Amino acid sequence: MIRVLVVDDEPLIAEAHRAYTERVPGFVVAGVAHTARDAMTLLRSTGIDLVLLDLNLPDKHGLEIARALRTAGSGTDVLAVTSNRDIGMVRQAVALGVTHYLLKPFTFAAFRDKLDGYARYRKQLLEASEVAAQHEVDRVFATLRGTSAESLPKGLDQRTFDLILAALREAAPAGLSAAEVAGRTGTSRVTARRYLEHLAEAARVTRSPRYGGPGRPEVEYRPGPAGIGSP
Amino acid sequence: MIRVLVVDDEPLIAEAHRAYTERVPGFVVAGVAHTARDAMTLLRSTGIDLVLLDLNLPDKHGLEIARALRTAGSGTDVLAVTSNRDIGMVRQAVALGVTHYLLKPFTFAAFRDKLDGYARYRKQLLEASEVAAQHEVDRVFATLRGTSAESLPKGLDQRTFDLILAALREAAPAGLSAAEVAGRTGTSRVTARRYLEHLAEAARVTRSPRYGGPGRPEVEYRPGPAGIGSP
DNA sequence: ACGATTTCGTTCATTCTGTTCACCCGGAAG
DNA sequence: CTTCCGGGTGAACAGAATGAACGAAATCGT
Repeated sequence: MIRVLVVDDEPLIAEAHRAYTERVPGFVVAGVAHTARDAMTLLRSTGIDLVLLDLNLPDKHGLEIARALRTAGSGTDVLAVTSNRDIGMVRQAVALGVTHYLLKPFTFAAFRDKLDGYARYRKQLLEASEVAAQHEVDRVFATLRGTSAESLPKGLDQRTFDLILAALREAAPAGLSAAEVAGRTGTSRVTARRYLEHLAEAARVTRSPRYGGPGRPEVEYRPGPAGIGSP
Repeated sequence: MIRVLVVDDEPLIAEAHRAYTERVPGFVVAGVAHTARDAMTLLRSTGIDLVLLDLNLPDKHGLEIARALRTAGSGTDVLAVTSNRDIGMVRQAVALGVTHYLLKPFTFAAFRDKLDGYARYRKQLLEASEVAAQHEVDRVFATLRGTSAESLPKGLDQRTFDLILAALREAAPAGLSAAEVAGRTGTSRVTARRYLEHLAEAARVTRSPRYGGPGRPEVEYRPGPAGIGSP
């Protein structure tokens, strides 16, 4: 469970955020604060993994909380929530290690995507203790900055997507090659591969070569670092 | 021009990084430091956009510099350069707003990719003053996904390459023969050898004969003197 | 010195990948 | 009704990556 602190000056909004968070599997709200002062107190006393941080607070700017966390050497991550559209704010947030940034107003789908993205990022960090190659670091960053899984890119169909994902989940924990997925779904290998590559790009499946027989090795796709996401 | 400060305790490495940076269009080296102390001084006195920060410094840990920058509210960005493979380090770096992370040793191609990625990110922030929609914020974050296109010669696969390298690192400081690497990775001896020879060619592993039993001696490969910025 | 032994280093058939391009289908415009 | 367009799919293809097989090379034991 990822422990979340909700910070927003307006009680109604804070409550909405709390409800949203509880609806996302794997997350639990550990506290709610309406001022920077209260937030800091709660952050010191409780073990918080993620702060849902409204940047517009009555007593202090939200980023000041982020800065204080960094100064203190805390490992707590920050998801910034703001209606401020100044791009300089985005820049400052990035520099302060804010990993996700959500503009108000937002839908539950957008909110869940951000939380899921954070969960995937976190899972990667917890599952491995060391990185062997640069491309593994790149994958962590890709997960972190990756676009939401909400809308599929052009050329991909939601129904086919669900079909491919279902085939892969059914075979778990074994992996499948593109050709095998094609055989199980009735699609062509090319199409299966198209969707599998998309999943790999989104860090939702992992790719590894499958050696053994003669000839070029197959690429094996298996349900990846996270099982979180759309069903 | 993006003004860069190069920080590395080893003068030779620092010089190499300086030369690399100068080779990338749009970037200029504004200073070189060999200690955290010098780095902090230069950061205070000169207008620096990006710090090429080695995390392993004699007087302080590199991330302490990043932390100090954040505490001071500086807008200077950080590209971490380290041979440390602990994933916790990646996490801390991310939390401190480190936007790019490069593992030593690296080639010029990988290095240039990271700088180019940073330049793109920066351009987005400078060109727009406001963001209208969430997806624009997402795009800014997406730009931060550095995908190093470290190009291997034809006939070699990146994933297999990582696998072989990981096996070799795991056995360190002991060396391995081609057949042993094959056994540990699931590949054939021929394939293992192909990649090991590539590594030897790139001076990233050393080859030495292993005598003892009857028959032709085995060739032992061991992680060796690396290119730019070995531990 | 010479055969026995074991690995090396190379060649080449094999199998899968990754990409291109034509097709098909459904909807919008004429 | 026909034509056009644009997204989604798969057949075909060039070639990329692997491993089996084999002669050559290097060491050890006698």
